[in-house]
Amino acid sequence: MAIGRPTQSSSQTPDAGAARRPSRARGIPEATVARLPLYLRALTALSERSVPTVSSEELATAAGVNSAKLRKDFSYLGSYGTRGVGYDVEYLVYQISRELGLTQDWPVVIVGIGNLGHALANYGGFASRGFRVAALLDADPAVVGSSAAGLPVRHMDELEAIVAGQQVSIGVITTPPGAAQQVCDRLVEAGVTSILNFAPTVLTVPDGVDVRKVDLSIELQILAFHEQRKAGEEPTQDGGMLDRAPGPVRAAAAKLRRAAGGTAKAEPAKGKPGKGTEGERSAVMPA
Amino acid sequence: MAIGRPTQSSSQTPDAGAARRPSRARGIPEATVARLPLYLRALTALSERSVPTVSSEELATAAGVNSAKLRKDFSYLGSYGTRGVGYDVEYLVYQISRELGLTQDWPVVIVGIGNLGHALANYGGFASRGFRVAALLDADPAVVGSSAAGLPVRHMDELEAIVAGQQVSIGVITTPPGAAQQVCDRLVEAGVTSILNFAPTVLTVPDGVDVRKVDLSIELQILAFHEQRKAGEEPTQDGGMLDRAPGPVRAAAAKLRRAAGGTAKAEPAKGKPGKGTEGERSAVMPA
DNA sequence: CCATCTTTGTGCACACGTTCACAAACGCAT
DNA sequence: ATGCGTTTGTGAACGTGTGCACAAAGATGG
Repeated sequence: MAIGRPTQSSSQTPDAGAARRPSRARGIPEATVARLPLYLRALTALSERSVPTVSSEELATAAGVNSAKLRKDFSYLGSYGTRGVGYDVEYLVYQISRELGLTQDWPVVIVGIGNLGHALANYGGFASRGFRVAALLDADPAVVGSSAAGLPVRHMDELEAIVAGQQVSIGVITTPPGAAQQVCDRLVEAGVTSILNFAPTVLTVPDGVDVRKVDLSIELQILAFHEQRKAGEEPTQDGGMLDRAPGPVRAAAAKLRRAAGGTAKAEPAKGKPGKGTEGERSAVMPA
Repeated sequence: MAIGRPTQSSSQTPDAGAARRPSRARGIPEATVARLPLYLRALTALSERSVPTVSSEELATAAGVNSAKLRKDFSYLGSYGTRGVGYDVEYLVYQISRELGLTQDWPVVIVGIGNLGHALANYGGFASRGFRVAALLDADPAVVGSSAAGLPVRHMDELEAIVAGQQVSIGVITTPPGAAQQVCDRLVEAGVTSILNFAPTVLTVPDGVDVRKVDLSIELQILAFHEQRKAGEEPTQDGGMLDRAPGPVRAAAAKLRRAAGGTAKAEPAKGKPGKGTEGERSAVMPA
C-alpha cells in the first residue's frame, strides 16, 4: 500500500518569524536530501558485492522508490551517470557521501541513558557512517559511572566541556519528556546546532539550530489511522459524515457542548456511542 | 531553523503498479494525519490542566505549527471550533482520538527483543494511547523465556497463533536488518497489515499493507547534511559548482572513471582531494 | 438590538514534490 | 562510419501542502 506520508511533520520551530529561507540553499530539495541516505545504503550494498555499475531502474527498486524520482534526485547532484550504461557505483557512493557530509567525522553526544539511550549507544549503524559517539551523558547519579557499549556514562555537568573539547555539533536526546527542553537548551548553549529528539516533546530552539524528531507514538497513531480506514472501507457512503455537516445541527451541538462543559474535564463527549469496536464511526455525538 | 523536511521519505513499497489511490480516501490529507497526534498530545496536556478552551493560536504554538495550518487541518475534520472563542479541549481530544482510531484498542507485537526491542517494550507512550503490547517475540532461544517490561519473550513460532488469537494488526520490527524482510513476510502472512520498521532495510510488502520506517541512521545523515552546509556557508559562490557543470569536463571525468574502474571495488574515487575537513567541497574529482 | 471585538473557516496564490514522456547521449555491432 | 538499442537527464504537467488575508460567525458590552 505504501501510505503517502508526504510530510512527516517534523519541523519543530514554528517558523519563528524567521527569514523564510527556501531551505534548499544550494539547490538540493529537502525531499531529495531525505532520500540520499537510502540510495547510499543501497549503493553500499552493491559496492560490497563488487557490482561496478547500476541502472536507475535497478537502484530505484533496491531503494524502494521509482526510477524517475531517483534520476531527478541525482540530477540535483550533477550528471554522474552514463547514458546507455547507468551509474558507476563507487563513484556515486563517494559523491553522495560527500554531499551528505559523511566524508568527515561527526562526534555525537547522547543525553539520557535509559533503555533507549542504551539501545542507541549499541546501535551499529552509528560508527558505520561517519558518526562517532563522543559521550554518553545522564543526570541520574545512579546511572553515571556505569557503562554502555563500552563507553562510560558521564554526568551532565561535563556536557559543556565535552562539546567544546570534541567539537560536538550533533546531540541526541533520549531523556524523559519532562527533561527534554531543558537538556535541549543546555546543548544549544554549549554549542550544539543539530538535535535529534526522541522525547515526545515539541522542542523550541533558536534560529540556526536544526531539530529532527523521532516519535514512536506518532508513528503508531498514523498506522492506526490507516488501519482503521481499512477496517471500515465498505460503507464509504456514510461513515460519520454528519460530523462534517454545517448548519443548525452543528451549531446546536456546539451550544450543547459549551452548556454542559463549563468546568471542563467532563466526560470526553456527551454520550459516547454505546456500540462496540465497529460502532466508533457512527454519527455525530450519538444523536 | 527548522529544516524543511517535506517528505521524510518513508513510503516503502515502490508503488507496485497499484491502483494509485490518492491516499486520502475520505478527504483527510496525509500531512494533516501526521500532525493530528501532535495536536492530540498538546490537547491532552491542556486537558490535564483542566483548560476548557483553547484558541488556534495557542494550540498551534504548543504543537509547534502555525495557526493557519492548524485551522486548516481541523477544517478537514469538521467545524469543531467556535468563532470568537476557540476550540473546546475535551471535545477536540475526543474527535481527534476518534479520527485516529484511538478509541479502540490496538494490540501490537514486537519482534526482535534486542536493545531496541527492550526499550520499546518499556516505552510508556505505548499503553497511554490505545496501544497494547500483545506479545514480545524473538527467534533466539537465549532470549526466549526471559522477560521484558513484565512480559515474557516468546518464540517466533508462536507468532501466527498470537496474531490470529488476539487480532493483532500492527507489528513492530526491531530485528537486525538481515532478518527484517523475512520477519515482515511472516507477519504479513499471519495477518498483520501495518508494520513499523526500525531495521535499516527497505521492506517489500503486498498491496494493502502499510509500512512506516524509523531510521536513526538516516536522520543523522540528514542532520549532517545541514550541519555541513552551515559550516561552509560564506563561500556560496563556488562550492563544488564544477561538479554540476556539463560539457567536456564532465564527459572526460566519466571516461576517466570507467577506464580505471573496470573491476570495481577500486578506491572510492580516483584521487580523493588531499585537503582536510574543509576541503571536501572542492571541485570535480580533484581535477 | 446594535456596535465592536475576537477568532474561526476558507478561497486563493504560490511553493514544493512527483510523475510522465521524450530527446539527447552513449555503447556496441556491423 | 553508420545505425540500433539502451539509459540518462529534464521540460512540462499535475498533485499536494503551505500561508496569507479576509469575510463570516459568534461573544460581549452598552
